[in-house]
Amino acid sequence: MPRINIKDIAQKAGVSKTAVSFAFNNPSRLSEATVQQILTIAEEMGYSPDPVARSMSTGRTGTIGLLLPQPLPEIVRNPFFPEFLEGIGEVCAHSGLSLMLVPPLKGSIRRAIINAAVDGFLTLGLEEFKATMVVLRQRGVPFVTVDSDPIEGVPAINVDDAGGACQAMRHVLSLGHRQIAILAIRSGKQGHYREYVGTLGARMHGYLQALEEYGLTIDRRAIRLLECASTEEGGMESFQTLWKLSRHPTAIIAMSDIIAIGVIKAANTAGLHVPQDLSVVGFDDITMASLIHPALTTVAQPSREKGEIATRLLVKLIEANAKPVHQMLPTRLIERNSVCPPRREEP
Amino acid sequence: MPRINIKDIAQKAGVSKTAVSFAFNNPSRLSEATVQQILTIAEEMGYSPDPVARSMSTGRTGTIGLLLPQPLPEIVRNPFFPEFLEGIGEVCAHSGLSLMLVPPLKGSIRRAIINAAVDGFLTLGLEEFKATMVVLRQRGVPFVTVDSDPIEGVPAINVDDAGGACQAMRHVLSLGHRQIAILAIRSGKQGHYREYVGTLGARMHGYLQALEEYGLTIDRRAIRLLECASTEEGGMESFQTLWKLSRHPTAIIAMSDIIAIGVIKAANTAGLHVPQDLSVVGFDDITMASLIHPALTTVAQPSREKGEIATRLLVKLIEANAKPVHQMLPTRLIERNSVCPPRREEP
DNA sequence: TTGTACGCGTTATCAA
DNA sequence: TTGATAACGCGTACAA
Repeated sequence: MPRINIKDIAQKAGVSKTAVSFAFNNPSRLSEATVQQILTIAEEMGYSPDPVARSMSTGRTGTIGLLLPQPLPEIVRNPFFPEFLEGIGEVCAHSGLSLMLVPPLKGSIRRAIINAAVDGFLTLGLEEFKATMVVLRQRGVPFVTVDSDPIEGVPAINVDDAGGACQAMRHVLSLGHRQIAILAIRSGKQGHYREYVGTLGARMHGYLQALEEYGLTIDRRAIRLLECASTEEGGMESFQTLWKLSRHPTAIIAMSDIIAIGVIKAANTAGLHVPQDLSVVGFDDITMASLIHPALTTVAQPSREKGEIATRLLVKLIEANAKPVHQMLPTRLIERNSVCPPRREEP
Repeated sequence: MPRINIKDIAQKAGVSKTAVSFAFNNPSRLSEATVQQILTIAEEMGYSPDPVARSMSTGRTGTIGLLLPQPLPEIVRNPFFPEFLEGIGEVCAHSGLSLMLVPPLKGSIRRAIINAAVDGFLTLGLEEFKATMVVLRQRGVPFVTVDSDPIEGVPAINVDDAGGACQAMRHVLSLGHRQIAILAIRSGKQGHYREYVGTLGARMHGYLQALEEYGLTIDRRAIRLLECASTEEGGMESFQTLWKLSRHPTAIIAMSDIIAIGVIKAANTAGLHVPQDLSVVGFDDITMASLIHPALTTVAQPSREKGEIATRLLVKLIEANAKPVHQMLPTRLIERNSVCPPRREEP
C-alpha cells in the first residue's frame, strides 16, 4: 500500500494541500480550528511528511556529510575519530543538523560524493585530493577540508603537524639520542618519504627539520625510517623488525600514538624497560596515551576543536557564503614518562 | 545562478532527459557515441545529478539512520560507541549504504525522526521508547531497536545484560564480599531501582538476582546503591561519597567501565590498593579496561557484533520484508586484576 | 530513443 | 485574514 501523503490528508480534511502544509509549517496562516482539524486527521491517518520531498522543495537536507577516505570500520577504529566527531557534533547539535558519514561507495569516493544528499561536506584526510576536489566542485555544495594539504581558494582546517613533529624530534635529540627510528604510517610510497603528502608529509617534514638542526638526516643506519600500519600490531611488528637488527635504536618516534603503544607493548614483552632501555614518542595524544604504563610522551592535537571549527566554517559557507579561509591549529608536546636520555654508549 | 540540471544537458546535447539519465545509469541502452557525447557535455558543464531528486524518483536514499537518544557529543564520548559503529560500518560498506547519525533535533527525537531522509532506522538505547515507536511507525520506514526493552512485533537486538550483571555480582559474592556498593548509571529515577528500564533495568535485575541467591538485597547499609553519571568523574565522586561513610564497602560494582575506572583512579589517589583494599568490577569491557592498572575485571559485551547484526537485520527489512525477530547476544565475565577476596574483617 | 506522467511537499500568486 | 490554484524542483519509469 502506498504511503499516506499530503494529498490524502487534504482530501480527507476537505482542504487544499497548501492548508495541510501550512498546518505543519506555518500554522499562523490558518485559523485555529482548521489547523486543529488538519492535525487531528493527519494524526489519525498516520501521516508524516516525506523528508525527501521536503528537501526537494526547500533545497535543504538539514544534513552535512563527513567524507571519509576509508570504509567506516577502519575509520572508527582510529582512536581520535570520536573526539573529532565530538567537535562536529557540538556544532551540529547547535545548528539543528544531522551528520552523514560518507565512506567510499563501492570503493569510489566519487560515487559517494555524487550520491550523498547533504548540504555540504567536511573532508577528512583525503589523499588523492585533487581528483576528489573536482568532483566536489561539480557536486555544487560547499566543503571544508580537514587534514589535507591546503589549496588556495579551498577552505581548509589543519593542525600544525610539522611543528608538533619537530618538537617531538627535538625533544628526543636534545636528550642525546642519536640512534633513532621513525615509524611512519604506511603510505603506499614504500618509504620514499619525500613524496609523502598531507598529514604524513607534514609530520615527516617536522621530523626532518629537527634532524637537520642537529646536522642529521635519515641515513638508514643511525636514523632509520620504517613504515607500518597505524595499529597496535603495526607498532609491535616494527619493534620486532628493529630488534632483529644488529644496532638497536635508543628512541622510537611514531607518527601515531597507537603505533607507539604497540611498540611499548612489544618492548615490555621483550623484557625491555621503557624509557630506560628505549624511549618512545607518539603523536595525537589519544586517551589511551595517558593510561598506558609508562604514560606516553606525545604530541597533542586539538581534535575536538578541529571538528568544531571546521563544522562552524562549513555551516557559515552553507548559510552565508563566507570567505574560504585557511586555519591552522596549534599542536604541543606533552611530556610524560616514555622518554629519558639514552644509556651511556656501551664500549 | 541555478544549478545545472539534466534538462540543460539534454538541450545542449540535443537529446532528451531520458537519454541523459541513461548515459549515467544504463549506458547499454544507448549507442556508444551518444553516451560519450552526453558524458562529455555533462563533464564540461559540470553536471552532477541531484541526489535528492534521484531519491524522490527511486524511493530510496541509500542511507540508514542511527537514532540517538542524546546529542552527538555525549554519545561519541561513550567509549563503546566506536565499536558499535564499526559493526554498523561493516554492513554498510558491504551494502553500499551511508550512515546518518540522527540525534534529537532541537531536543525532540520526534522531529529528528520526521526530518531524516533515510530508508530505515537503528535505534540505540532509547528510553521513552513507546512514544518514539509511535513516531517511527508513522514515519513508515523499517527500524530495529538496540538496547531497548524488547516489544512484541518490533525487531530488537539486545545483549544479555542481566546475565552478565548476575555473573559479575556472583563473582564478587563468591569471593566473600558482603559490603558492596553498586554504582548505577544515573537514571533520573533517584535510586528507585525497581523502576529502571532498558539496559539499566536489565543490569540491575542481574545484580539483584545474584544477591538474592546469597540471601541478600539492597539494604542501604551492607549493600548500597548509588547513582552517578557514566563518566570518570562520576566514578570518582561516588568513591569519595562512599569513603566518607563510616563503613566502607570492600567491593564496588559499576554499571559501566568508565565509572569503574573513575573509582580506581580515585582509590589510587586516596592511597588505596586495588584490589587488596577494594575490589572493583565494571561493565562493557572497553579498550581502556585492559590498559588501566590494575586491569579491570568486567563484563564484556559484543558491541561490534551488536551493530553488525542489527544492521544486517535492518537491511533485510528494508529490502525484503524479513520477519521482525528478537535476538539476544551473550555477555561474559572477564576476570582481570581488579578483584580479590576481601581482607579479613577487622575486629 | 523520446515524450510524458509521476513522486510529494513548498511557496508565490491569486481569490474570496 | 483565510484559503485555493498552480508552478516548481529533478530524475526515473513506461508507453510509444
